[in-house]
Amino acid sequence: MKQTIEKLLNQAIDQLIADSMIETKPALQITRTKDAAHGDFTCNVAMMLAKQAGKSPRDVAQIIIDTLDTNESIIKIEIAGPGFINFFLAQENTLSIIKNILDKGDTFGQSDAGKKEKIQIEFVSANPTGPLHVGHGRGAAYGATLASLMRAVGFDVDCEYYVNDAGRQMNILATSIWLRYLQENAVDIPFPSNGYKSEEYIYDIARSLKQKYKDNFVRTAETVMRDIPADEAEGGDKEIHIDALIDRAKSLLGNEDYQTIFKAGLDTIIEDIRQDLEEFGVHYEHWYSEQSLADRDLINAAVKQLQDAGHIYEEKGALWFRSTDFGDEKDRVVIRDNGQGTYFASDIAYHLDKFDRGYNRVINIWGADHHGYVPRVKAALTALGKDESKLDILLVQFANLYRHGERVQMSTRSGSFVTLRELRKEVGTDAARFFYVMRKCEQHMDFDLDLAKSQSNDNPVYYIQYAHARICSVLAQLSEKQFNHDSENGFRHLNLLTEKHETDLISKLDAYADILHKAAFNADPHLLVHYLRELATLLHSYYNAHQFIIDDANGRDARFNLISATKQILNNGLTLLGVSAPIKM
RNA sequence: GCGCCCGUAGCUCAGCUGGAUAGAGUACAGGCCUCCGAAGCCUGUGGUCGGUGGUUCGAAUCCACUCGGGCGCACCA
Repeated sequence: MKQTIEKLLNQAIDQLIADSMIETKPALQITRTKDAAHGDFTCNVAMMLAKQAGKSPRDVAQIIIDTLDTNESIIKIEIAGPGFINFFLAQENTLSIIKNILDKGDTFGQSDAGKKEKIQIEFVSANPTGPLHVGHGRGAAYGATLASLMRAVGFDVDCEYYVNDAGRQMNILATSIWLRYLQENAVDIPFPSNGYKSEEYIYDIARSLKQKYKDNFVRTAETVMRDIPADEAEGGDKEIHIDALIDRAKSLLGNEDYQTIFKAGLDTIIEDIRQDLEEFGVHYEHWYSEQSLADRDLINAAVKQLQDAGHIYEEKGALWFRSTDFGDEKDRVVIRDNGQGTYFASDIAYHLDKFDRGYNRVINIWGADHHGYVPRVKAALTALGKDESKLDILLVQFANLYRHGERVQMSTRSGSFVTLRELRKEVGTDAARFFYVMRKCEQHMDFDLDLAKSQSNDNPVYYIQYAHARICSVLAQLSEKQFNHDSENGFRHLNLLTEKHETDLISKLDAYADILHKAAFNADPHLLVHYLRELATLLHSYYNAHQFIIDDANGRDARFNLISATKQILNNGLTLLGVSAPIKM
């Protein structure tokens, strides 16, 4: 319908140009009206043309209307306000949406606008050093929802988790596990202040190692601690202390045993994260190992490629990438003076590989604290001859946690954090998924745990689910009262749906596909959330104002078609958000 | 100091590729169940859209400056 209006307007404006009243044609903006009193669609073109036409906007609007061809679907055209041209459509036009929804069912709203373009979305990618906490939950919910939305509009989406299984943190983890293992084997040994100290899962992993490998990895406290620099608690440096312990663990255990412990930690935690996310309705096509980049020599290859292109120089024993040539604020080290690659070097190789794997577009969802990292990754891709505009880095702001009115500090290392699993258990997966995508991603979010837990019934998710359950309930009542729902008869009598509540609901249903499209293309799941809330509101109001189970079969069937269509849209929308659409609650 | 994000109703937030009287939830005040689920509905109170200047027929929306708040500026990951 929008296309029809656009076509008509274009013809009219071409005519005005032919009449040399105006010279240039502006981009037409035809939008759905917010207020039904303004008709169904509106266009502001008259105001845009007023100046070059040398007439008032309303006069221009009148000329355009006079020039417009007639169309049987348009029953009225009005000039309103400063010069809006409002289009009123024939009722049959909007009523057709009901049949359309019921015919298409679960697939209603879907489109092929994405043209099967191959997209990768990488998100969460938290270090595998512990369970996910609530901060990761926002990225998880946002990424998974975005993937659903994009698939619904026809993109071919893969979700990926980048597993940071290389680097110092992982060594600290492995060493922490080993030390707890020693303690489990009655070795009296101090625990580093900088290690994974109070985490329960470290003990669990240590205990299962003991069960499986008995005392194979036991060394005396003396051997372990000999000549180790003092920890912070004894006036030393905690970083030097723990690095020395890592080296000691490697040398005393030998590579194979050290790797056994390392792997035990990594695998246990990754499996825990994977399961946690699955339960949260977040599924990945790929779990991509950082270590595998080194194993396949891709990091060196990437650095070499940069080097060959002349973007690398040596200084103070390290290799630097001249990222300032590509807009970064300073150059970055890729190979340290000790010969080891930096995390950034891995990331260059990783992103290069994403493109080499054939994705047309790559989306990274990062925590906002990584925003300073964006220019250097884009710089590297440009330097490597890739089109950096095909990499979208979406920054998700933090969800600040509040408990008893106070900010909860979240740190894996300090051991005081709320896990995603705990949150799911307390507020439920539906509410958690919904809550996280209610706000647009660049909005800072305050997450009051007490409110989420104690008043979870106030969560808007229940309001929407209730609308769905309510319709299901009415449908059930219908058969209990020995009525049938004859939808064909309903379609024949949709013109009985003339109440304000009904026309409002119908035009809201009509807007669903547009909202879905916009939410997917703008990466704004919250648009869908707000839409569903508005739809639920209209349904609840309608329910309170009118009876659905009425004696007049024609009106009854028509109303049941309408609420069935509403139920379908509620279901489709909630499903995309990863939230259930319950029949009963 | 430099950079990114955010300042809209008491609180939590929509609206931001410029459009018609700035919206919702919550809180507060009142009303609605012999009738399909009251986890609901209806009515009302509540705003210098942080501030100043600019662009425009038109600015919460764009631009500049400015004041608040958050985050980041490693040979850590």
